[in-house]
Amino acid sequence: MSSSTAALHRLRVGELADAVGTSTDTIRYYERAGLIPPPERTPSGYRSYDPAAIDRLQFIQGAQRLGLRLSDIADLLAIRDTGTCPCEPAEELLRRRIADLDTELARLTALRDQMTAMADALPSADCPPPRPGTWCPPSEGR
Amino acid sequence: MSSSTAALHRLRVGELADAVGTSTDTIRYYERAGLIPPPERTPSGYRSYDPAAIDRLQFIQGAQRLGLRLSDIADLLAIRDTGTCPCEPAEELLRRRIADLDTELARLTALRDQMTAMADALPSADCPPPRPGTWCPPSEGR
DNA sequence: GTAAACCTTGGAGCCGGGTCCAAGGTCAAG
DNA sequence: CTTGACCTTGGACCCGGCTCCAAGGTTTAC
Repeated sequence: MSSSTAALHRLRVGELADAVGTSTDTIRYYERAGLIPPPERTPSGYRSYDPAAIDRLQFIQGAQRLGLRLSDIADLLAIRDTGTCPCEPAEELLRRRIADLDTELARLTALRDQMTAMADALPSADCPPPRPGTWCPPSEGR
Repeated sequence: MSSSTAALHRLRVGELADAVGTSTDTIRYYERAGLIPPPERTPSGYRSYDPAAIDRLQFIQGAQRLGLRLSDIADLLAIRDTGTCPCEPAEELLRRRIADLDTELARLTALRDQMTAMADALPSADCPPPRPGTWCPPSEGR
């Protein structure tokens, strides 16, 4: 194993951004938000990332697609970084988020039904003269 | 018909807020946002609302519960206020929003499935040593 | 040697839908 | 007359997740 220059090649922030399809601004934002650790710097101050950062970012992106909030993801990463397997807390988080999702799904489904009923009723609803204060949707009451 | 003092009784902003279960701040916000017209003022400058404002606010609340954005609601109200029956544009809006909802529902359902699968897989997934860069969820790739 | 392309920083701005505040005016009850 | 509840204004602030900017330093390509 060659001693120094360990990794295949270190990435600058723009390369990292390109590698995962995001922007340098977003990466800096994640760093500020504590999602990724401050990377090493080149002598001139440039951020210099280990290629493993790609994994970390892809994990963040995956978790984001799963609907986790950045704060949740930060929690998971923090747990992982301590050396504890994050699976248990992750399951906790996931179960909670699934429950949230179910609530949301129920709400949206009800909404959809209502809106469809409304939209169907509209064309036939005989629209009274534009009397202020009256309107077609049977919004409140009966 | 009694000439003046027409309405049963005019409402002050706090009364209006109480009547529909919101805050005076929200009502002022709606006014700024163009959802409700600037009301008459008492000689001392207090807002003085026609009771019809209750209908308008309840309509706004109903439309909001239906998932319309304030800007959409403003459009509807603006159309209505010109004397044109808003049913057609309303149907347009509704159909569009329903399509949006369907998209969102599909997304969330897929998400739910994925998250459930993940959560179910977690407890059995044998967690490898806390090697940085690795993690349980089969997020990317296979 | 010089220009282009990269990097650095901190801070502001954006979306939506409000919420909160301070300083001051007004009104009704006792 | 005083107290307290209400009202006025405009502006700042909040959440989340970025995005954009300006002014300056560095590295790379020709």
